[in-house]
Amino acid sequence: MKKMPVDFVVQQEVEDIPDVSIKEVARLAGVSIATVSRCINKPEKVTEKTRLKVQDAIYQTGYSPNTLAQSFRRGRTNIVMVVLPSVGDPFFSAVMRGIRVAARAKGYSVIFEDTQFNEMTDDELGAMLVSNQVDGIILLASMSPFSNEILSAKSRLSLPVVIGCETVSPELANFPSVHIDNIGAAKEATNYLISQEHQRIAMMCGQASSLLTKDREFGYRAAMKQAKLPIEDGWVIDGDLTIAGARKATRNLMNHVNRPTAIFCANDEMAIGCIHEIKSAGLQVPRDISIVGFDDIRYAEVIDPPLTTISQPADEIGERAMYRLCRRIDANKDVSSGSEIVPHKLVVRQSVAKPSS
Amino acid sequence: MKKMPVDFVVQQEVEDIPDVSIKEVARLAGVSIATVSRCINKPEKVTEKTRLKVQDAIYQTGYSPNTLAQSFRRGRTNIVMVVLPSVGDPFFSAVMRGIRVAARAKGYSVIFEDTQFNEMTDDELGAMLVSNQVDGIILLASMSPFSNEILSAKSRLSLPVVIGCETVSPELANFPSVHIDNIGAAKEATNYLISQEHQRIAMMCGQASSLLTKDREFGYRAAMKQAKLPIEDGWVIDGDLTIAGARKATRNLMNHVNRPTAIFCANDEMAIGCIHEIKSAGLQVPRDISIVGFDDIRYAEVIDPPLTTISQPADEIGERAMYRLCRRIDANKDVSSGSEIVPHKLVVRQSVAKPSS
DNA sequence: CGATGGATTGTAAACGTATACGCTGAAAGC
DNA sequence: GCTTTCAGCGTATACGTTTACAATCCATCG
Repeated sequence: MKKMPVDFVVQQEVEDIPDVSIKEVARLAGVSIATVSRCINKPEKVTEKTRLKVQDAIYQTGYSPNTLAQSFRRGRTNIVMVVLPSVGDPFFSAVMRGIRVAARAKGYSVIFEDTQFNEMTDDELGAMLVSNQVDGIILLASMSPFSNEILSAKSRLSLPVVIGCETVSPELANFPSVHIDNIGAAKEATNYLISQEHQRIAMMCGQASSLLTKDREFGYRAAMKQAKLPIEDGWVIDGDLTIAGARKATRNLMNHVNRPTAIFCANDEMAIGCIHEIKSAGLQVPRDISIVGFDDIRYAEVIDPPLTTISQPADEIGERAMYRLCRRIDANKDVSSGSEIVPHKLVVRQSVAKPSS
Repeated sequence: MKKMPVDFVVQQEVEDIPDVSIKEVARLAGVSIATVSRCINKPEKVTEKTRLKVQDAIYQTGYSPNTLAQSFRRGRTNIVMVVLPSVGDPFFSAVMRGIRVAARAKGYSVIFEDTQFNEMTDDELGAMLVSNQVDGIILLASMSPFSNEILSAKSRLSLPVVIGCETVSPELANFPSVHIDNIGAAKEATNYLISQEHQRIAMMCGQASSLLTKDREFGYRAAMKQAKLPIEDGWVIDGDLTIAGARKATRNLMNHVNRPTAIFCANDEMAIGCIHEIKSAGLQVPRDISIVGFDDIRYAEVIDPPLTTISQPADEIGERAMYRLCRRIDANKDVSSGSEIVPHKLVVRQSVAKPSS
């Protein structure tokens, strides 16, 4: 950046962005601060002439409004928070991407809080709800029954919340939410295995507390029952929703006295763990054991064998949840409660075959 | 929630969290608002007795400080922003995890902005730097040369920034940053291939603008030169850092008149794409083409074949970057600029073999 | 007992913005 | 030319907190 003769120097030096407030702009433009504020927020309320003066002054000073003061004054931060189990899970990061797209379009920033597959502690949730650091919350992570209580009690008067991906517990049934038909999808997956002549079908879930997979388990059980197939003790197993957890669970499943010929995994992450563990044990997928996943993360099709799974429109879920939240924030009224169901799809690849035995 | 006889009703009803401010608490405790504020922020400055009174009042009213007002007054939001190419990339989400851990420990929230592997626009960066919505920035994403200019000019007076993962361009050399020795690591990876008797080694990079992979390319070239191996036109190819991009690039590489026997990929995501594309073409990894990745994301070892790659301590990078940023924020001085190098490691799995031809 | 001083508390200003309200002036209607 | 009207603008206040400074209190000491 070259030094220039002083008469050529523009007022707007990049260097000095000190503490220029609306007051300085007003002074320079020879108007009141109210007018400056109006120029920025309601330009139609101000004469062309003054607007130009003010714009000029803004440019000269390099003024930009103090976001903190604005937030404070308006009682709005234009930040939303999303609570999710893990940023690392490709499914959730896809949902996040959708959220971001919508958020950006609507002028929101997004804070996130990952619970690392644990429940969010009630304190945290409570603190979140009451501190007005955010304008709304998208809940992608499971909550303890107690938080539900907090939520339904407090949020009546406080923060807008929309629930994504999760099944909601009965108390929250009338919360706005967007998700696929988890029960139906799980049934579909299970039925597909049944249609491939499997009879000994196990299911790998999340932690017992995980609402996320409760419905999927429910759908699985329903399909099995409908087909009059038994579910042996130990076939419904906790894989922790992670690769590592799944590997451990898979070992148990493979050692089961009545080894299943197929495993339905509540997410792809676990399905990948399953496959890897099975292969490590010297068996083959799908020849020896068939696998069905859930989510259709982008690794599902590059894994070996490519994974048959339930595809969820993750981006869309995120986007819709965000837009819905926006509507809630804008109209302070309780508009449109209840679930919004987005479509899922069974995508058949090569991790399922008819059982050999 | 049942109605109860009025004499049993506790003051602290969950229902009414209306607008109780510090004033209300002060009134109830019979002290001034200054004292209430002190009780919260500097309890040692206040008598045991009054502190108890105030605590009681706080409990009674269910008061919690208005974060917005605090932020406004203090000029601090306790929010940091991290700019990264993509939340979806497991490597970056691992870095994020590290950042979150440190942030949580230090009482910060984190906003993120993903550039979808594009450069952040200068406007966005500028806006970010000037709006005081965040206390500091961790840059994980590449910037255009012009943003560098903005950055070095503005940040002198404004926001603390630390750079993670990326190589920094010369102008920013004295910015605090934490990353591995990218050049060294890339050399190591390339040398490993050379030690396995490969001579025709290609490299898949990010977009030309991507600083992220510049150093890796540099290391690769250096190693090739040192071994006196030629780099044919078309061997250094843009794989976009994504699976899809890598697949396309791999097709080009396989059709190359002088087909490489090994490909060094600047990240694992691309390596996975490579492997998948090669297998789709009916060839085998590593028999026909060897692959080395970069990052050691958690899918690297479950892919088939398990991927030989450079392991980066992603969590640690995130944590350190965050702690460093905190130090910068707290001490407003320019403490400790310059790079902080964390160790990397070549982890050998099964995606490399000696070339058959 | 009065003075001194340190600890504790209260008073009041400030942070930067948005906006209700009132004032001014000009255009429009008579 | 007078009144009416209303757009355009300024004045002043409020938002909830923190904090410099002043005021008060109490204990200790001379």
